[in-house]
Amino acid sequence: MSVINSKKPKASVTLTDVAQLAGVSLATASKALNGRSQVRAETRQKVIEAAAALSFTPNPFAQALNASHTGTIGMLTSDLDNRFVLPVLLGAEDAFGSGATSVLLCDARGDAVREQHHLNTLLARRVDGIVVLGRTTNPRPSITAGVPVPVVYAYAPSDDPADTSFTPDNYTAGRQAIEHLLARGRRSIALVNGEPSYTAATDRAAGARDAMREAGLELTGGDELYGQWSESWGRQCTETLLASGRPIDAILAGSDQIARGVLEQLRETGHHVPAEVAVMGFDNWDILSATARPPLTSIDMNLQELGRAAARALSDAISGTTEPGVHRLPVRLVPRESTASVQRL
Amino acid sequence: MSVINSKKPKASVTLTDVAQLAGVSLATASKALNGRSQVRAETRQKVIEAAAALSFTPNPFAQALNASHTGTIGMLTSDLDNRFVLPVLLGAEDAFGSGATSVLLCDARGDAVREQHHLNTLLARRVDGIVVLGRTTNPRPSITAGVPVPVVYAYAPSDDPADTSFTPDNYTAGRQAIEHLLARGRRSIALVNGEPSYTAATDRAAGARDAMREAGLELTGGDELYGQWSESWGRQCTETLLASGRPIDAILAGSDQIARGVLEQLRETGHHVPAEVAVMGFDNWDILSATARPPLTSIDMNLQELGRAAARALSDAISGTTEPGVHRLPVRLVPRESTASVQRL
DNA sequence: CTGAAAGCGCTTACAG
DNA sequence: CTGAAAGCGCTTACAG
Repeated sequence: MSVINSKKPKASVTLTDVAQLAGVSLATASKALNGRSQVRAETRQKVIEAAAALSFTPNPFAQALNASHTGTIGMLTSDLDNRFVLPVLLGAEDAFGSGATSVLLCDARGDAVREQHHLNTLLARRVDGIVVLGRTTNPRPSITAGVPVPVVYAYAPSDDPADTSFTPDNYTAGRQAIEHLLARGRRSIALVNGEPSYTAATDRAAGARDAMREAGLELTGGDELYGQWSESWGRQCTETLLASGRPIDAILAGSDQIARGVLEQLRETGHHVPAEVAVMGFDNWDILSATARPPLTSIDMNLQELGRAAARALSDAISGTTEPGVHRLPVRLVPRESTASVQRL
Repeated sequence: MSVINSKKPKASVTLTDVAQLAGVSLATASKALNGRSQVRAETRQKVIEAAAALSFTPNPFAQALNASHTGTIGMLTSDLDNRFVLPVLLGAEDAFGSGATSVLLCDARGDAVREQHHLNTLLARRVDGIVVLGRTTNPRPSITAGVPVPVVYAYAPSDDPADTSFTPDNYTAGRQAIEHLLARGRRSIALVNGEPSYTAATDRAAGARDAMREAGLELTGGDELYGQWSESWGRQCTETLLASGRPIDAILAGSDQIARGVLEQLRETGHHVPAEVAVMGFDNWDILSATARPPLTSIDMNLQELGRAAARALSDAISGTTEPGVHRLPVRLVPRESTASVQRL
């Protein structure tokens, strides 16, 4: 039985200790551990063993004092309490965390003053770069001016086209949704959209409208059926559409949440999905889409991949190569039962 | 029109620059800025002004080299992609971020190897302390042994009672739920619970059972109606309960998600909520509870406050005072229409 | 009250 | 290939 404190982590071991144990100078120990070429193989081996024996961990602060970078980046979020932010954050953390970069997290809670404060903190900590994570896909103010390190914007693009931004391709998402419904044989399609102040809503509407036009069709009810991002708006608008008496064989909802309302209203008024009306949403928020009745076809915004792409771009920018502009990342259709092909009766 | 690069953030300004501009020595400049007492007021003022004029920011790495702590803590999450983790993280970030402490974020993605790797990274970066954030309220393995800095566990308590842990008080949550229903005049109450492998489920069941017994009652169907954390389980179990023919005037669901299924089943079988059957859930996940039909009474687990408490405890531990043990934090009942008082017909 | 000097733990020209 | 020395930017006894 060994005592728990067999290795006392008291005063941390220093490179000097390693050099001493290996019987070389401080300088040589440093070179050996850092893979410098001017070290004999045996010497290097001795040093490495000594370091291992002492569980040596170089003091990152001493290292940073000599290095041009710190192996640290800042993640500046506008609103952590937002379900769209989480996957992006996760993707970015994953991309950085698997390398040698650590992530400093700051949440501004939607407050510009706090954002500025956190920005200063990050800069004071000498981060190598910053990911700015917005809460919607609407363009947001650039913070790049005056910041001495690379900045990449994720989810919400910067309003300055000279910045590097990553955002989901909502326009194409709208197109893809319509193309999917058309491929399933639907022709009378309504778009029950979310709030018009969101570019996510307007971009998707534009894509949907264009895809319909190319097929020589128009959206039933037009492309201006804006409301709230809520189930109740989905129910209400569906009710109105049905009452209008116009034929409808598909409803594209602006979000999964709206789609849930659409589905409920259809079920409660005796309309079968998908036989009579196909329904689909956006976001592929599985808690809503996968458990809907029937399970809901949706467009996944690939947010985790977006976070990863932003992280990679920041890494590239830190090492010198940037591709400025707004990068609209591909989305992915996830077909489920709510738009399944059926033998029309 | 001023040029954008009016202040070039090239080589960062150093304390030596400040001292020079103020016309004092390096040592004096340091003391003046750090509020040391042995500095004449005028001198201090001069230095402060010089620092401001140059926008001086002390290099934290040089500071850390002399200090015993780094103003940095590690947040080690098991699974960022978890809706329960987010509020805890947010609360903790808020508590630290408003002070002088920065948060280093690491996500283990449910992998023990990755967790160990990240732990080493955090230690190598000389964090002053660590918050371990679990994905369920089930006890998790302690990592405290061998870690030279304080560790606090949030959401998932450590399995070592000598550690300091914060977790929601699920037992009391169960009691409170029942007491609320009893106060609303309900007597025949069923508990449609989640998965029995979760202490969140079993603890709530224990609290509910005890509260019923104290009122001389038993849960309809017993306290073992375990299933999945899903809407479909809520529907299915409700169907069974109704079919059993036993009188039921309230259903307590193990989560809001289950409660949604319960509500749907009741509505579709023509049972009025709350007039005929009251329904409530746990978690107060607003996307589910507030938008339910009718809006769902639920127990909020106060996760954000839990995160804050954990952060405070870690700060205290870093400055020397700890209160070991599992701290079960209070929860909060949020009454909505689904358990409203009604004139029983 | 002020400043010269040593030191925190490392890296990197520069000699040898 | 190896090591003595200077330096990264700060802080802190220690003299004055």
